[in-house]
Amino acid sequence: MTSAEAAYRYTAELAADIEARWQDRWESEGTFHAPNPVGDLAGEGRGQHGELPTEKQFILDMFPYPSGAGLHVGHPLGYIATDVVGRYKRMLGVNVLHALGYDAFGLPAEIYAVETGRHPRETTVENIGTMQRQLRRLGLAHDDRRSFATIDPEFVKWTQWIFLQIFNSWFDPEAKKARPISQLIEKLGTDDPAVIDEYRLAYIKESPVNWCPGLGTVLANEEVTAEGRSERGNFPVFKRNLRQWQMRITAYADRLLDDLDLLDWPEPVKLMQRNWIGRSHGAMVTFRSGDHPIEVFTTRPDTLFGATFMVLSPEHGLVDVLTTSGQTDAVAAYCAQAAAKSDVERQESRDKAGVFTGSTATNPVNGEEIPVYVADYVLMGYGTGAIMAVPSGDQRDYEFAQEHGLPIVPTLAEQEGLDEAYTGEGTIINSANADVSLNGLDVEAAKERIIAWLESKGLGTGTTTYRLRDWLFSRQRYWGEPFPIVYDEAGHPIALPDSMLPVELPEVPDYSPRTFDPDDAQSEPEPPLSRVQEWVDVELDLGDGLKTYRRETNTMPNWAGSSWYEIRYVDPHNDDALADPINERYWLGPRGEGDPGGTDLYVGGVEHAVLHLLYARFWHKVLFDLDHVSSSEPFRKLFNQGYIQAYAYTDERGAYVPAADVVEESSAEGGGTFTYEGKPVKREYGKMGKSLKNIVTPDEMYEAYGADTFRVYEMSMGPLDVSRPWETRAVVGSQRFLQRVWRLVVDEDSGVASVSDELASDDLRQALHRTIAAVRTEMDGMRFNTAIARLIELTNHVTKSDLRPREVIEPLVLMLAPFAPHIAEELWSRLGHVESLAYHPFPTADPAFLVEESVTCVVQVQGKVRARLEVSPAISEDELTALALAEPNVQRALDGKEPRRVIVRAPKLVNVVP
RNA sequence: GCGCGAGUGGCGGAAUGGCAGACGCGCUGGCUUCAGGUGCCAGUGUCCGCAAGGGCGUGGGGGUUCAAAUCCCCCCUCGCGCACCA
Repeated sequence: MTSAEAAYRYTAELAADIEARWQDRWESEGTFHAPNPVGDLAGEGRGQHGELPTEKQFILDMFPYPSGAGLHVGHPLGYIATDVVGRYKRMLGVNVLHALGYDAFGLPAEIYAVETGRHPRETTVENIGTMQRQLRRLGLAHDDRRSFATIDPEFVKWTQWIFLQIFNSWFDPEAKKARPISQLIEKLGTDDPAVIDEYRLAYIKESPVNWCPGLGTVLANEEVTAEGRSERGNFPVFKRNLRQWQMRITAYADRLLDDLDLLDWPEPVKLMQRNWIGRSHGAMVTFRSGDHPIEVFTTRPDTLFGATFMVLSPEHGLVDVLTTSGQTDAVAAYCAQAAAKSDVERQESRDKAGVFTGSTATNPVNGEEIPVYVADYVLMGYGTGAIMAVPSGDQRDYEFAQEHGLPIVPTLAEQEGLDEAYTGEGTIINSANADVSLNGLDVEAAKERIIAWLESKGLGTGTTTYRLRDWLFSRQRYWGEPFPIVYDEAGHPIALPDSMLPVELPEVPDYSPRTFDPDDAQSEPEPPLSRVQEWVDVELDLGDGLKTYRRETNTMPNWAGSSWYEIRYVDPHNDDALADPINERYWLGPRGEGDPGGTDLYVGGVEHAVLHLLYARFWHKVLFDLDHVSSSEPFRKLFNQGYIQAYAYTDERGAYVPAADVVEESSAEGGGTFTYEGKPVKREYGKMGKSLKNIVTPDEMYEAYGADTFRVYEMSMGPLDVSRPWETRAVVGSQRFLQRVWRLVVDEDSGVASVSDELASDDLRQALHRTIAAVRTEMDGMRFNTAIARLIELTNHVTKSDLRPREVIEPLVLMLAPFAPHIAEELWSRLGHVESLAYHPFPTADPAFLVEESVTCVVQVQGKVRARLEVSPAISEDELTALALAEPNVQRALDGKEPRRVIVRAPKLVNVVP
């Protein structure tokens, strides 16, 4: 800075000073403390005058995972957006709950710890500290009393408590809800664990699971990519039969699916959950091959008369039984070949290979003997692993029939003469036996009739299948919540009493997982905790004297904490319950008929569509069934923010060069070329990342512009739900805007703040009130980019007017506050206000100033604009028509012709049709 | 392959049937400054024209309408999701 620079210009240095002062003041005054109805946070709010506002908003961010990598400018986008919403709502008189916790258990933290040779607790706590410092600098209006980390013992206690609630529940199919296991014991009249354990919502079972030797742990289906690899680390995953903990999420499939209709969520996310749950209605039908029943599932029982062969998956249990002696070698060879293929290879080769077993089966509807094949296009993991093949109504079956020369029988009139399968609507043909006829019916009616017939004959039942599988819940890792479970000498799992919670992780010399050659499918999982013998073996009195028990050595997946954390914000220090029911009902409870309750806003990326968002809904529903929460859904409204993307540059060797040092050589007509150290480089577009050398950090932005400018820039870049490129050089526009606002109030040379108390001009007043009305609309729709544009327009308007009326400046400052809270508070205080503006009412548009004295009327000829008229808003249609036709430009365009028609939309538009 | 979403100046974007390009970046010119720029002012879709004014213009083609970036049909491109789900 030199002497030529005004001493009180709004520079990065001045912004930093203002921002630090206001952040300290908000913290010391507890400005953003939200009062609870009851408990330790009751009545602690500011500006609430002892009474809770009736309106409340629980605003939630997907809480961060404190990795060691540090933040880049993309991370705060969602946090800024929710902060803007929260600050705006607060100014509307709403009690706003907004806080941020940390999701701190899990693989990445553990991997980082192993890499740095330090204990995960140590590195995690350190990373949380770093992240808190970086985020504090943003000036987020969080209630910091409500912050927590999922690794806090007080939080772990309740995570484990919820696990026990789930463990001690069963799903009552009649009530379609979870009930305490004690009610099952009553109902069944036995407490035999061998019987009872089969019903638990959390249970141990030997089943085919995803074993990832490279990570040394098993994984949930949701954590395995379509390529059959681990989402974390991209290691191969193998199906292995292992004894693991599972959660009976499938019991909730219908409610998880149906209740999506109650949620204000983006349609793509709902669709992804629907697809993941994958409900299909149809029928289970029994075919017979000699003495052997073959169960198949079909969504099209109406096509049963067109079933001309059957196909078993190579893994199907009946393959060996049905293979006749002559076919043994061929079938064995085919199955061996199929087994050697990975899931990916199977998907890639979509040919319709397969072999005949030598056996036939009887089609139950017409008694025909049809051949049974083995082919790997039938998957063991869906339905029963066996299908009835209807080539006329299924493209895969059609291709198989062509390949193997099998008959094709149409069951719909529309299928006749086609050389491919037809799956649409139509009229049934060829479908009758002595007992029942479907002919002439449409597809839906035929389904109903044939299911009724099958059921009456005991040949099948109408049924529903799901793609969703139970949730694999145990991990062979150290850095997770221990299970509050011990085993007795018989090996039965026993829940620890609530009084023994939390079960804390033992301090161990070696917390690293036992990992293996990523391709070693035969390796065995080995939980790190199993190595701590003195922790595993434990003497306890669980009601029948002191006995020795063995602790569960698996830990919970990192999804555990995030499956219920939203509840904890409402009552974070409660030691007697997850949350006091009164606090829970106030913040999360339903608002009436058809409202499931939940947070009022949940902002985060779309990547958790079927992971976290499904698990959290499941846990919440169990807690709802057991009367621990009044809301049946955790997140009433979901908003997916877009991502901030960036350009990266590679030199001629393909190596990344620092993006910040790349120079654009702009050619005359855009599409410039890019050089680094004088040499041309290639540009690509994508994520920010260390290895791409294109990271821009919030700290750099604070340093160069200040937090308010950074906030305004991120909110003005474009719509929140769309991804867009970061452009550091454009940030200056937001700074210029704030500087102009600053100058409206503060003299840059003297530092003196002054505004005029004289009344504003009508022109300015109209501009102000139109801006207020527009900004409110845009804010309500979370269209922050256009809200900011309106504020800039008003600022430029006032700047040009040479007037500085308080009447206009103060509302402008208030409207700016959600976006740039520090500069707004500073100006507000310099305008003579003592109180923070955080709870000052948001400006209201006066309708009197929204009425315009004149409006611009567009005059079109044949839809093309030929003239503009300044007219009174109350002008009559006739008068307007006359004025429009009198316009010389209109006359010229008409070229002497009489108008055939004149469309008038007074007072805005006249369209003359020649 | 199926499903969903998007395509507008040199760039980010605005307008959801009624003035295309609000607002910002960049660029051009000017002011201030010894100088520099993170300051200020003005201009900036494109073509023709001295101007007045006019032609063209929202991925391409067709349609509906007095009027289409916006609604409908076909096609192209990009992004996302699912992917032999019976």
